[in-house]
Amino acid sequence: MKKLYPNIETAASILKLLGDKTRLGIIKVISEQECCVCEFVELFQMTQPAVSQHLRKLKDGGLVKETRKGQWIFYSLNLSHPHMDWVHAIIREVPSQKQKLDELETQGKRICCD
Amino acid sequence: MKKLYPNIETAASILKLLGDKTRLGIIKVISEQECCVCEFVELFQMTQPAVSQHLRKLKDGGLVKETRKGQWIFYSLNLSHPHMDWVHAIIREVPSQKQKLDELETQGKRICCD
DNA sequence: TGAATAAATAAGAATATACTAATATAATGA
DNA sequence: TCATTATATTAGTATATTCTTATTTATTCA
Repeated sequence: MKKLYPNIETAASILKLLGDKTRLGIIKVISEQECCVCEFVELFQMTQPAVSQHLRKLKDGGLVKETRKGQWIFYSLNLSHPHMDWVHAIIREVPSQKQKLDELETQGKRICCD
Repeated sequence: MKKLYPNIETAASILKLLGDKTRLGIIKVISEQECCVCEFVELFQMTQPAVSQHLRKLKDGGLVKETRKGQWIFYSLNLSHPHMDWVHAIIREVPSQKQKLDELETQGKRICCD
């Protein structure tokens, strides 16, 4: 299986998307567990439109995908992105955000659709 | 030897520096061969001040260091940067820019101080 | 020393980015 | 159906970014 490398413009555009602490946080979080918008709002203490706008950038860049579950929209990594292996290699070294998700859970603020 | 991981803010700030095609190009190029400013000007077809300003950002972020050799200032990766391993892992997947350096060489536009 | 070359810096302008506030859309459930 | 909740979108604003042009600083060499 041939591995696809990003050209330099594509690589820069992906790094630009990741080069914002909110978006990097979102990507790291959903690499560990899919989440919905209101969870990001809690997690990053930002307004809902601000979060939504970051998510749209990530979606426009093809890094994330969304799945509606009832009234919530869950975001997850788009594993079909041609350079997702590279993205994974990058975020692997970024500290886990699981602890923050656990805190949400403790506060009863996690959304569960099972 | 303990490996140092960037916290998420630091990681985002490094990715932001890399998330520009000129700066990513500079970093990739000097990961293969140190270069001076006038070579970047040729390589990226940009004005000298524009290149200089990108280099300053990279230097302020600690990613590159400079060495004066006569009238030229050569830039190279700052191998002492605490997260240089991570940076290397990122740029490893970015296509080599050696060919472009070779073209410069052919045009007699490479600077050599040996 | 003075001309030429290399690079940095500063000031200003155009554009991009990341917010806020207000509003629209979509789904749920009484 | 209507109130509620979740999310997206829009318009506007403040700030950041990336250039350009002009100038300054540093080095070389005749």
